[in-house]
Amino acid sequence: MSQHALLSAGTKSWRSLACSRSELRLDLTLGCGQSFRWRETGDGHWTGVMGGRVWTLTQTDDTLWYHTYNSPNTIGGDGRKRSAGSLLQGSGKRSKGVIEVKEEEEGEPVAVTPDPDRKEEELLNDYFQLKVKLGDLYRDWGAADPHFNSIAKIFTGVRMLRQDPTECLFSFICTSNNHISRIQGMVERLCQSLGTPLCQLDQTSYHDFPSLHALADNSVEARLRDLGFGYRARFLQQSARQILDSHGGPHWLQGLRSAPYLQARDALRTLPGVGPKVADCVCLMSLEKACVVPVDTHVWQIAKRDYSCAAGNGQKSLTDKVHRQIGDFFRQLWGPYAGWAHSVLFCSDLKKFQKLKETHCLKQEEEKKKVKIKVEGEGMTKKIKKMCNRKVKMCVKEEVG
DNA sequence: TTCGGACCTCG
DNA sequence: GAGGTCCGA
Repeated sequence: MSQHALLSAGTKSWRSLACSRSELRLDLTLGCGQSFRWRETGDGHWTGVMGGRVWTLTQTDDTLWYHTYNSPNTIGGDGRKRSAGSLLQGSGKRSKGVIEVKEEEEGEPVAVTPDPDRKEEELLNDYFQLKVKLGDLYRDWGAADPHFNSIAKIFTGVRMLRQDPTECLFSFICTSNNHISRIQGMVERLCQSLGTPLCQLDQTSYHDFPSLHALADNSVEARLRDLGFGYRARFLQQSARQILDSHGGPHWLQGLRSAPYLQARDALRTLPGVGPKVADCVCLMSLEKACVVPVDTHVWQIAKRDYSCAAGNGQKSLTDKVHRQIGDFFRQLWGPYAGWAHSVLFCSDLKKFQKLKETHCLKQEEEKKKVKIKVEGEGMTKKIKKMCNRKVKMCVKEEVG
C-alpha cells in the first residue's frame, strides 16, 4: 500500500481547514513555479516539505485536507501497519472549525496525531496567507482589467505563498536560464544532497531545505557542479557564504521583511547570482512585498501582447529601466497586490495549464448550445436570437483570446 | 544606460 | 532557446 497519504484510502489521519477552491487551488498554486518542492503523489494530492515537516495536501469543494508525517526519530512514527478504515463516512469530528478524522485499526479507533497548540493549522494559514481574501482581490483586479477578468474565470484560486526566505532565495538562484521541471529536479537534488533527512515514503526520501551553513561550505560548489547545477553552483555557495560572513546569517534575510521594497531588493542584488528578476521573486514570494511584479521575458511578452504596453519597445533585452517600467505599469493597473495578480496571468500562460482553457472553452460551447435551444424553444424574434448568440460568442472569444 | 557574449544542460 | 546574471565595452 502507498505510504503517501490518500484521502479516499482512509488509512491515514487527516485534519482539515475550511477553504474553498476559489480561495485556493492547490494544483495551480503549487505548480506554477513559486515553490519547487511539491509533487502530485496521488490524484489531487500534493506532497512536499514546509516548515520542517512533510505534508500531503488535498482539497474538496470547501475543505483543505492535510496530513503530516512523523520523521523516524519522533514518537509515534508512521511506519506502523495500518488497515483501511471507513473513516470518511461519519467519523469526522468538528471542533472550532477543525475536523479531526480518526483512523481506525481493526475496528478500534486510533488516536490521531495530536496538535494541541494548532501549530500545523497555523503553519498552513501562514504559508498560504489564508487571511488574504483572494475572492475580493480577484473582484477588484477584474473590475480594473477586462483581460484579467477573462483569465480569472478559469484560473481561480491562484494564491501567493509566503515562503521561507532562505529556501526562496536559493531556489530562485537556480532559475536563471532554466525551466520549471528542471529547476524542480535541481532543488530536489540540492535538498537530498545537503538537507536534513525527514522521512521516506515509497522510495522517495524527503529532506529539509539545506541550512546556510551547509550551503556555504567550500566543498559545495564542486558537489553541485557534479549534480548538474552548472555555473549556478558557485552562485549558491558564494551567496550563502556572503550572507553568513557579511550579514550574520538567516536573520538578515528575515529582517528584510520589514524593510521597504527597494531597500530589500537592492540588498538582495548584492548577492552573486541575484539580478533584478530573482530579487523581485524573493521579495514577492518570501518577503511580503505583494506589489512586486517580477519581470522576465515571459511577463514582458504578456505586457506587450495582452496590454499593448509600450515599455521596452525597440529594446533588445530587459534592462533595469524596462523592468521598472513594466513593474510600474502593472502596479498602476492592479494596485498594491499587483504581484499576486501577475501570478494569475503567469499561471494561465504556462504550457502545462493550457488544457484548462480548452476544457473551459468546451463548457462554454455547451452553454451556447443550451441557450440556442432555449431561445428557439421560446420562439423569440430573430433579432433577440442574434443578440443572444453574439453575447455568447463574445464571451467565448474573451476566454480564448 | 545599453549591448553582446559567456555560462550549463536539456528537450 | 529556456521564466537570467555577470562582465567588459
